[in-house]
Amino acid sequence: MSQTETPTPSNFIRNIIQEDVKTNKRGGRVVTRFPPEPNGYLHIGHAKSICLNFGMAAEFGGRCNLRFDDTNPLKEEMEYVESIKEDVRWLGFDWEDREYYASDYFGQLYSFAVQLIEQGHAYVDSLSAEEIREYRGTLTEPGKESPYRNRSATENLDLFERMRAGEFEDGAHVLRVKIDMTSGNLNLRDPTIYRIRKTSHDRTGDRWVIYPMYDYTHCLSDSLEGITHSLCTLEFEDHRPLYDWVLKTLAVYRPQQIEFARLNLSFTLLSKRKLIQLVEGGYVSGWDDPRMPTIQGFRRRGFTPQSIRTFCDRIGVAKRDSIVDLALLEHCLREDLNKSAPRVMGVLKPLKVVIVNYPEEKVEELEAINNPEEPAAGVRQVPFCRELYIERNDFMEDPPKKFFRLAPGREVRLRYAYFIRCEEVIKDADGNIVEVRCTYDPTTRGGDAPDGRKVKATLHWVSARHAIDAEVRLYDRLFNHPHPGGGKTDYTEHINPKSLTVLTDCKLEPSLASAEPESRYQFERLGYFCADRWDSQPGRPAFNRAVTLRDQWAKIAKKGGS
RNA sequence: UGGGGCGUCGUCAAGUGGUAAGACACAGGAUUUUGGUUCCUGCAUUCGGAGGUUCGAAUCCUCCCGCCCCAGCCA
Repeated sequence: MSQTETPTPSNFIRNIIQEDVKTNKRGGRVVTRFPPEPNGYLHIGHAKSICLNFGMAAEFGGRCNLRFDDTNPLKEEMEYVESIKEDVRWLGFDWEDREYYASDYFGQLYSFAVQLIEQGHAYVDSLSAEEIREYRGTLTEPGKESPYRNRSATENLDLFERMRAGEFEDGAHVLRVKIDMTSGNLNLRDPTIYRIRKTSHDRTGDRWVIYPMYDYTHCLSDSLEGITHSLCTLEFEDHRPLYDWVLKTLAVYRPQQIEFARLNLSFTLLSKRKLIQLVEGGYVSGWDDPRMPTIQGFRRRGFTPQSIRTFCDRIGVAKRDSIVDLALLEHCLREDLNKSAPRVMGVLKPLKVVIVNYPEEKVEELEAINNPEEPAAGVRQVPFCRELYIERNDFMEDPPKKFFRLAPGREVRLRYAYFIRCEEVIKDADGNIVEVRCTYDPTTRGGDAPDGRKVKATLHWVSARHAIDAEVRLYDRLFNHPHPGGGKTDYTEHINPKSLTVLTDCKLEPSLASAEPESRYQFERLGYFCADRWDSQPGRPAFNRAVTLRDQWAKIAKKGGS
């Protein structure tokens, strides 16, 4: 898994862990965890966390647990547990037998709560949710203590036990921890740690009607699992004092929480809420739409696990808010696929070419290299005959200066085949070009002229008689603004209306008839394409464009054109 | 007016008192049967700003400015 290209820069978390290992802190162990809440699909931001947590563990010979943070039965579903596991595995990580659930700790968590009550550190509050909010104060004003704050331990124990027994309705009481209602950190103003929710839980069924909350559950789960470094995102920085307080008060093992900045990507939205809106609003076809920044979306689009891992290594880990350029992700994909993807020829927007001096019935098998970056990939035979298809935009009747593809009177090379010269342009009644007639030079078979003459362009092509038909989906970025929803604009106004173009009339070389779902190819001169995971069938493939090749001509054309 | 963070190239990001790594992007050039790949070259006298300490500061001190997060019985 170690690609050597670029040495990955160090980061503050690695430095901390390195130092801890060196000084034998916590026995020199390294145990991390990836703790998703099973209430949605994983996206590229989660991939950053996954790579970090599993990566640090692997680097220091430690372990990384997969732990589902399933403390809110109202929002969580098993469907998500399965997709999360699939995604983490697909990314290339293995949690072995360490698949944990916060709900597995409910019994222990309850005992710890009883202990807190007995110590006088927790109390049952009977204020309503709204009252609790009022008592909490504001950002600039201190809160005030609940009238129930000084109930006796005995009374609290009794009430808490009855909460658990189901004697009260949702919202009647909560269990809070007694810290400081005047703290400048609102998380310390007697945070709630248990609430009543008469809802059955996917894993614990109806065993519980009270459920522990994040701040209380997460730190204790980390402690129970012997986590050494609990890595989370910046918004939890304010929660760290509470994390530490709970563990210290209970006198249990204390992991170290370290916060890092979450990933933001240009031209992309990564908030769970907005992603849901894109799906529910019908802007995309689902969570695995190839335009979605979900792991499922990238997978379907044709991204490799390796490219995503490389990306996560290169973006680094730091504490400052930042927006990574989408171009970097695309670069990582190209870099990976350039090395590994077999080359094939496919014509997306066909223009018929007739080689007038080529025999009607003749068919030749021409040798083509499968991957110039990987000699071991070998060669294949591609059929050639009198009628071919080339890309519509590889021909121009009246070409601008820097266009050096096919044009009237001009000679170009057909890749691995022959030099051809355009002799005539055939148009329909409306003046549309429907066919180009060319002559070929038989001495240029394979693509080189014995007389040494050069040609400025090499075109991809496909034999009309042998081509297979295919659907190809051209994907572009979902948003046409680097910061969708930035400023006062609603993000839906930044949706790129041209993010998907479906081409149904594509002609591909025959070898592609047997393309396996999820197999990736470079369509020469066009980009990297992936046989759709669900829609592609033998003999009738459907390809998704993962990313285009870098395109000098596109830049030149853009400059000149506008 | 509270608490917690963060400000180094267009975008990420190393750097932790010894004189600004690297990547992407961008711009040139070379090679090329993919206008792909590869290969060269260029791209922060300067680290949010102003003072100060020091032989020496992005790194230490002071003040100022800007940005992000926090008032769920969500995570």
